[in-house]
Amino acid sequence: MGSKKVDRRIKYTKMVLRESFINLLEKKDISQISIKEICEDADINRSTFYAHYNDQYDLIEKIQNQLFENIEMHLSAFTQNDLPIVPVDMVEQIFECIQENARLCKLLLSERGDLNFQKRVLMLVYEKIISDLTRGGTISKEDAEYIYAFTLTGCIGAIQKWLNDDMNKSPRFMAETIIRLTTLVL
Amino acid sequence: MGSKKVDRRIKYTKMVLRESFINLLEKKDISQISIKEICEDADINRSTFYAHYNDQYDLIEKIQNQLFENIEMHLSAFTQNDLPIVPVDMVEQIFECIQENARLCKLLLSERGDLNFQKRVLMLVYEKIISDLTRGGTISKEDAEYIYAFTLTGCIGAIQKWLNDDMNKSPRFMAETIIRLTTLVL
DNA sequence: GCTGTTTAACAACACCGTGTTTAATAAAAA
DNA sequence: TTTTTATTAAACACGGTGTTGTTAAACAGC
Repeated sequence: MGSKKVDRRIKYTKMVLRESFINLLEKKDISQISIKEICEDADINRSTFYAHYNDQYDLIEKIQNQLFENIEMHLSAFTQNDLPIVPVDMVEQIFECIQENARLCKLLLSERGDLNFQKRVLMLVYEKIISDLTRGGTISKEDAEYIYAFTLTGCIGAIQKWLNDDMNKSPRFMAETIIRLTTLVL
Repeated sequence: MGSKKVDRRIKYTKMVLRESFINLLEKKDISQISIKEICEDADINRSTFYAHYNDQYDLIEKIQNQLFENIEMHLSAFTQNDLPIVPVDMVEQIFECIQENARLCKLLLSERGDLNFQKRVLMLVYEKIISDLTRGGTISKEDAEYIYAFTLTGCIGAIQKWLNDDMNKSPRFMAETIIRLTTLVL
């Protein structure tokens, strides 16, 4: 099952490269991090880096892939027992996965984060939560702060969609929609 | 009023640099765009670029500043007549401003977009809409698509906040909060 | 409009990171 | 042990970077 045929040297190289890269990402933007810098920090030859990755962006993508594979594994193990899937539990699972990879997730989602990662998280959330929640129901209590976070980025999502649709709705319609959704939540 | 003391050469230089840069941004990611490339496209000496900007990221920030100043001007002109501010109208104004700068906004908010810009739009939306909407009320009709866009990015906002708060709430609480907000809107 | 002064744009320069290739070495796998 | 293969060091051409002093154009005063 587990492909244990991976050379130990490769394991080590990838490990230290990822570690050094993540350390650097906590200090500065990815665009300011040179491959030379990563290799020096990891004490790995630059040629070896190129044997595994094309550049920093390829490396960060591989790291993201690994993270998502990890999360998918957790979730599939959760849904494998044929019990009825309780949405709340499923979401809880996702948050637990995020918590387990807190350092990396925080890095990829924060200010200097990665828009590509945001999109992938968005897709994950969509697949695992939203699509299974086609039922209505009143949600009860909350911390006001989280509703704000929810509402704020929700507005941005609507604006993005509006632009992607080449603004085939009027500003008026959009304004009303945004106001509606906002007040609905608050 | 207008500071017309700006050298015509500077005006031209900045204009063509911004134009070339935006053209390139429509083709590839900012990280793949070299300063040399921008200058060749604009037919401007590289040294001249450095006289005005530090790098590509400085340039995009200046472009964003200009955009936001533009939007702020529109909005202040809108609120200057001491009529009561109708939130819907205000939001409509914002969307009209976005529409006027559609090309640039779409660029900065799309896949290859800028997280920094997202944050600034978020702040603008917060200041102009959310903070003025501390009243409740049922919002009526809608296009389902926009609610989805709103909900999806809203979840991401909650996750980001959760990570920024060092996850001082339990995964369970977060799961319940997300579910609550989601079903509330749907 | 013509002047001298200011300053923006320019060309040339040294520097550094990149990506690739070579042969040599060391370590893992069979 | 033998075979296979990953890592390494060194060298390479290439291209983008950021700064230098020089040239040319816009500005202010008359």
